[in-house]
Amino acid sequence: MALDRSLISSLAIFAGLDGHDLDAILARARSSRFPKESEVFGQGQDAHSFFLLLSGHIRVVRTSPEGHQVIARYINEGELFGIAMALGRDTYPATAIAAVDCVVLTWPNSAWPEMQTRFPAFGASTYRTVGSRLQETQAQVMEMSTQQVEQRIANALLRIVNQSGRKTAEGIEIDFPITRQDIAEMTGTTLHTVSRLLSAWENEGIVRSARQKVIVTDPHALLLVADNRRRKPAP
Amino acid sequence: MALDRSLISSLAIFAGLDGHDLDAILARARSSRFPKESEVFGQGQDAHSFFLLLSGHIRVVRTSPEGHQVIARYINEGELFGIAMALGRDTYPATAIAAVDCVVLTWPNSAWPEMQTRFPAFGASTYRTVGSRLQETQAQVMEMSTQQVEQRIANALLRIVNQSGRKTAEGIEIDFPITRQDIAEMTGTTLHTVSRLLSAWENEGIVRSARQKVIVTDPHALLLVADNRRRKPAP
DNA sequence: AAGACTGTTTGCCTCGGCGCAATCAGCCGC
DNA sequence: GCGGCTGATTGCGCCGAGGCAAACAGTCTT
Repeated sequence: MALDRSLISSLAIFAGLDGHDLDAILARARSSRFPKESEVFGQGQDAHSFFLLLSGHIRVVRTSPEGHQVIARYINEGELFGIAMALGRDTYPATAIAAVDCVVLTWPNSAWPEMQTRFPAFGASTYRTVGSRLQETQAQVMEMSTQQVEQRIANALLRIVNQSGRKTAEGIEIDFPITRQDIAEMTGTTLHTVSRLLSAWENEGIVRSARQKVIVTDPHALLLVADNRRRKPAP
Repeated sequence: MALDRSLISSLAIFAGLDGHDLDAILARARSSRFPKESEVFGQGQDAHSFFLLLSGHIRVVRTSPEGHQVIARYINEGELFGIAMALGRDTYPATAIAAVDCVVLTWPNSAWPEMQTRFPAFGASTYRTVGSRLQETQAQVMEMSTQQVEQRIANALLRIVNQSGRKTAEGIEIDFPITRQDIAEMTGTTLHTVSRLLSAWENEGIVRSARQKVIVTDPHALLLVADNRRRKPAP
């Protein structure tokens, strides 16, 4: 079954390609659905394909030899992921899990070299993707080296909310389910500490949270926390 | 003055290019010397050029708004650096400082697109460079999230020694000057903690160290420390 | 050779954040 | 509607590692 070019025509990755190019690209792709919490690919598996997230949210998790988990990033709609080829790897360096029901386009790795050479705009765009992820990751190292846990968590929340926030009556809500444990794994801390901080912030009126849900009600105040520029309320 | 192609002919980055190509590449380059502790480029400056380290060692440092410094990486001989173009940036995201006297090739950014398109092997190689730095940086995040300071410092030392070690009678020596403060800035800790650990390791016979100098005398033992697989000696 | 400077060591104290454990609260399946 | 499960909260104790401070030791300058 052919895929319609309207699926991808508006994505930044494919900017500058005409309808004919888009059809050629889609001809090699397969569209599939991944239910919530299912695995798109696993760390260490042979990297046979690369992916584009059409809808939903994907969690990218790395597991250490000792079994510790770290969330490397969340993938948003329209982003490429599992591009092991771009990193010169033949296995996936992390596991990708659907945070909600997802729709994903899949290309076999054999399509990669052709797409790179035949569509320079696509090549440049994947280049930029890897480059910006490097920058984000370096910024994260910086954060972990110099900031305290409270600021790191505030920054992480702000980043998620900016990328995947949804406006509601109460504030900006993260539009996929996220647990305290998840936030802990993004910031290199424990779910206990995250829980304590979210509770404290809830008392201050900065966030509202519930099971697997976080709403930032006062983004400005959260920015102050992130910059360590507010006086702490009495305990 | 023309540069001889022998300067770069043996580098992996330019593998697969013939003598004529190398000459064309060198025609646009300028060679210059940077004395120890001098700055090749500074964080935030307009990225007008990119660089290749011919000899010496370069420290890449990021400074936070609050003034905290973090060492992102050390550049070894034969590596590209300051490739802001590859990250889609127009300013340098970090400062590069010569750790020892260095010889550096410099190209204006205007040469970048041409080199990318005219020498596909060069393009692929820069791609790999960015990709592998992303992987290293992600591994570092993982480390900082899951490991204790002692293991992180052991890992950092092992990495430096593998990349820039020089065999001596006593063991493997880091072949550029490195302070406790530097090691602290690589691992997100303080010079005090680094100093204490190095002293402890020296007592155990794992390392020998002096001012701005570290020699790993027992790499295997250091590996055990890195994996947290040794019983701690009595204090 | 004297002095200044930079880098290193070490003791002491403090405290942020982790580990543990018990309890609670939604949500799901039956 | 009733368990059972997963996720969230919170109190308590502890300890790894940072902050501070003082003393010390190479190295470079003049």
